[in-house]
Amino acid sequence: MPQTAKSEDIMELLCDAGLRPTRQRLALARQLFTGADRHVTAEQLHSESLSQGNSVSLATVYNTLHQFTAAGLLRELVVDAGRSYFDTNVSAHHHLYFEDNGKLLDVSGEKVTICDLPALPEGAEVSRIDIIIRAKHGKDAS
Amino acid sequence: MPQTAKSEDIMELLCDAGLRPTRQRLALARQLFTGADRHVTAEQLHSESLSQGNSVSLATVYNTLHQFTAAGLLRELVVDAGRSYFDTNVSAHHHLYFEDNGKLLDVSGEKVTICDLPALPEGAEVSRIDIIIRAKHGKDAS
DNA sequence: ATAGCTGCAAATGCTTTGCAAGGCC
DNA sequence: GGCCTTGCAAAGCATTTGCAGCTAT
Repeated sequence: MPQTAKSEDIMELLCDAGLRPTRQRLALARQLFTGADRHVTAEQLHSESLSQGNSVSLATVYNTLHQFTAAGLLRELVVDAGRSYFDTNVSAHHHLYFEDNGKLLDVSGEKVTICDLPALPEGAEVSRIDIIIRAKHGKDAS
Repeated sequence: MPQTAKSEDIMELLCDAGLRPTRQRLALARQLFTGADRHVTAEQLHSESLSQGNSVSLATVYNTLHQFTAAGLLRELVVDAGRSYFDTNVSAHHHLYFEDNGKLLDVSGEKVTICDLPALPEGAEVSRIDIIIRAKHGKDAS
């Protein structure tokens, strides 16, 4: 469900999250939350910003992504050691990851069943379940 | 199923993998494949080696872990951006990860069912499915 | 006015690499 | 002996941090 690109909505999004609607945050939020769901790295978002004429520093992109994540607007996603993706789809779902080109696709959350968990230590609770289906475009299917 | 610690078995393990049984590789393999299954980082394995009197350089530990992984003796495991774990359990199974202390537990592979995958592009094939159940020792269960 | 943001550049942490010396067959 | 390994230190990346200046309320 793509969100609209209306400035007031973006503005509201930030205010509701307790974040000041600064120029940089507005621009980044607009990039992230306009149109279809996205999976981006900090670097991607940064260069995209620059090429759209929004000058932001890479450090600010990192800060902003983490602030958005803390506010529940984004989900951080680890598929590869040494590279973080941020997912604009915050609902329960999983991922299909193509190892050869780094592309990510969403998999709806209902298609997976966890039947039985090992007993958790008392007081412990599951905070989240991440499922990553790794695939190859196998022209060399071994 | 813990492997035995017998030197000849470790030796065979390496030879079968096409790796020369050097002092460093034998020592690291013995640490990894003796006793119960383990989840280690390069850093952990390195300091463990040193404290056992096996001098190995960190670079060699990294190289060796990757060689073992390529040979199918280990599985690389991504739970946290910027830190790789290596799992001595290579069979189909998943993981329970405690976010507060970094501990990992195995979850047997049969307890999870994937009901339906999105259509893969033709020629593509699933290489592996990783499931990480993230938990907290919630004294502050929100 | 003031508390919060931003940008830069330097620092950090994990991992990889280049190259000379050493070890295994 | 020859080729594979090792070790060290330096390089490489992605990410974080410190601090001076700027901005939204």
